[in-house]
Amino acid sequence: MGSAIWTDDLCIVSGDNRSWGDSNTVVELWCRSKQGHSTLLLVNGMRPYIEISPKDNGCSGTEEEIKQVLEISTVIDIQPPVIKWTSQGEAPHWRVLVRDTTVVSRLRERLRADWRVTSADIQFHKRLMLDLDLGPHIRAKGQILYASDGAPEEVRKLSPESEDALENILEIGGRGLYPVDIVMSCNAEDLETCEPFQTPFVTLSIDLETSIATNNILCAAVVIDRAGERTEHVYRGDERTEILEPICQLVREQDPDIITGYNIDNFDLPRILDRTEALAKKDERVDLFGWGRVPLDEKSRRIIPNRGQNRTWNISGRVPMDAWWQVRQTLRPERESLRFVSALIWPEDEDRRKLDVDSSRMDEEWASRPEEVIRYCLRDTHLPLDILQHLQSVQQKEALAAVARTSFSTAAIETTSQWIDSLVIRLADRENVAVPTTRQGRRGEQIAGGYVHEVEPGLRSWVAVLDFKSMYPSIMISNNICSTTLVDSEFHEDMEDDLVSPSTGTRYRSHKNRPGLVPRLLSDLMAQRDQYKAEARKARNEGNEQAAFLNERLQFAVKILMNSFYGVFASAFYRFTHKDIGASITEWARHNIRSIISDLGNDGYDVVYSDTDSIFVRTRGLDNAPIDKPDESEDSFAIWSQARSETISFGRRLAERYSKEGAELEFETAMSAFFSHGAKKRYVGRVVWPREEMLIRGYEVRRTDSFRLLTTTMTMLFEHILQGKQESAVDRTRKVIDRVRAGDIDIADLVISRSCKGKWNKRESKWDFSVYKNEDGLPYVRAAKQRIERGLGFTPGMKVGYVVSNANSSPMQVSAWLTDELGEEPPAYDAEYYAKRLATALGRITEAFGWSEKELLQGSRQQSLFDF
DNA sequence: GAGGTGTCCTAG
DNA sequence: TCAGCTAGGACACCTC
Repeated sequence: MGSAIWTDDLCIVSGDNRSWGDSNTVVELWCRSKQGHSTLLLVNGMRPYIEISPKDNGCSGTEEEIKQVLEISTVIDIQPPVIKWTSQGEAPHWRVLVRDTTVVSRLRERLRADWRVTSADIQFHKRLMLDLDLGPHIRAKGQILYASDGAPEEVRKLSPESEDALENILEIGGRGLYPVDIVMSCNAEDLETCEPFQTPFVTLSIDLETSIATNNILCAAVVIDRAGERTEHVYRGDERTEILEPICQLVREQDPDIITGYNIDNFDLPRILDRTEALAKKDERVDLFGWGRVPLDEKSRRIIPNRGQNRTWNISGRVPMDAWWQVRQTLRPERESLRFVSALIWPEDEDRRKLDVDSSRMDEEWASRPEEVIRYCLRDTHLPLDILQHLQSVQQKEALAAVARTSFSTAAIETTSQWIDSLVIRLADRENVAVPTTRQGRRGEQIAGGYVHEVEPGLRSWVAVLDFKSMYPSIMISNNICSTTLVDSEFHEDMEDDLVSPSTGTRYRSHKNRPGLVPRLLSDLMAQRDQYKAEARKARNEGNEQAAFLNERLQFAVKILMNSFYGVFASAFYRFTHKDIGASITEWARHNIRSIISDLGNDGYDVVYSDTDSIFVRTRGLDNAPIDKPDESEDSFAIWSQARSETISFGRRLAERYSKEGAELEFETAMSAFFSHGAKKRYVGRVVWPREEMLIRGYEVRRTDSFRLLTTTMTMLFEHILQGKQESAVDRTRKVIDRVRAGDIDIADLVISRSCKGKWNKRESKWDFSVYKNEDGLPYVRAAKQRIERGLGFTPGMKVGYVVSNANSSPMQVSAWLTDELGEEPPAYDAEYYAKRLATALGRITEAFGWSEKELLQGSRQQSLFDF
């Protein structure tokens, strides 16, 4: 081969590895370049390994024992031992180099009998990122093996003839001609991290319209988004030759990094797989669903997308990002149909949510007006792209990848423990700390969590709210909490400067003695976040909006990442966890907050409420100040204003008094009024600083399984209460209850919606709700069954809307809410049920002022007689 | 009707 | 949802 060397800045989309030759492994990194070209890196020069160390009642590491391991046929070599830190003391660790990645899991299980096995369950492309200390954005130098017509001119000039290309790729362990713009061969040392940038990813969105009678695909639309530029593609006709095969070709030509759609995980992708299996013999299926970013080869299992037990699909080299899932996670809408969500995001835009096609009668619609169906299908293909754009999902995941130093794919579709692994393992390796495998097995006793202060029912005036900044991370930093600093009395002596948890006495080594890995990572992240914040501010001041957004996303990603640490370390199965770690973090938290509460109590202050890391304290001496903001012309305005500034300075004083090194108490808000009916995690506040707003927590208003009439009535009630107008609040509440009884209500305001689980039973071709102990005892499951019967889609975990039509029978009768999707008449509702539910929920609140639920139900008329 | 169980959803 | 955590409120349903 010639010296066709090329250097490029790339973002790693996803990775995999392949064993080749006698004993080689090549890592495949699918990337998108800063300039927009798709590039596959084939990286050679790394050998898979696992590590072994002595085990009680097993091998101790004698020369003879090591020799025996070396004799195992899949073991290539063993490196001289390195002393590594383990939870049971320091021990020699031998790195066992293995033939290739295919033999790792069997060898691991075999060696486990006699050895402690570590660093033995890390995917090889992740291992490469860890060992080379790479993040997602890299500068790669390598030899051009192949360049398609889509590659830049200068790269094509470096590319060998195409016959040679295939041969060259195979020669270094590649699978064949990958469907990408550029294939490069690199050595491990040719890769390095570069500055994060915003990658011009290519996204493909797809939507199918299918027959209800036969499950066939009637038509499909695909929209490709190339850094904002969209192209549309429509398919109809023969399912195989005019729909699936051309779509497959399009995927391979256009080579998207991200696959999206609305509900693709549970609908479009499974349906395409089903139809592929029905239409084509095994060896022909690659032509229909060979979407993987690997060469067309019917023998490769990786070319056809698959889904194991996971929620998300595995599409080699690409990242499925279901717009439905993104919406759920970030917007938490009350209902999740594409129609409802479009209306939520673009309330002004009628076109985006018009119902031109009745999807429950798709076969008739397709027969009578196919053009409308296609138009509708095409619109629903654009919408997921609009949604991802609106939510900034892709950019946010890329920022997370940058700060967690993972591939885009790990940030976008893998789990929190994978993000933490990426940071912790690379530090552990650098510091010779052994990396245990993920624990399996049952979860034991639950650890105790945060402290929640009892709250008295009623209205309180002038309250300062304070909370600890990043409480759990701060506790982990200041007490040096880490599995590497935990003192296990079985293996370690106590030391004088150990940090000891307040009640159970869990001990950690001092920072001076042995700085923990996790505390160091966390304080680095805190500093990094401050830096991104500063850079965002600077960029904004300089008018550089793009840099401001980038830094804003990065600082937010750091926040998400920092907050994930506690949960992962408190989990039962994480590789670096110990049950005492999670328990002692929360123990310190409870101790800190309770001592402040009791201190304030001793000083005569009234602590109104507290939850985990927050404290609500009344300002003294303001009992007569008005809570409702008077008009500036009124005399009382000065009193209100004075009360506000006193509360602010009180809050600031408290923050100062109780902040200490590593536990910063921040003054968060000032409230002129605080109300709770006496239940923890449920309160309302009238915030007067730093903004003026009403803050509601926990109440039905916040819940997606409430109904809109309850939400709006309760909001009204709170507004009145916080203005001190209880009487008129009660009267208006009664009127609403009257209207429900009289049928003078928009039924859409009575829809209740809850998530419903379910599994597709392939054998019987129907949805299975047996995850529930008593499936028919749950209203939302009954509603889901009605939906399915009507030919509407169901996906596991989706929210199912319904209206209660008769609550006198047990179980109550419900009618699924199909109006969003089918535009049909709303069902009849049980007026007494809704009147009662309103009265119960609102009565809990009015009870605090002496109006019971019963009184609310009595109706507004008698009350009105007295009023007027 | 009280009390227990199962389930969802939220606060932090 | 083979992998972040606990505390807590509320509702429907079932049993006695």
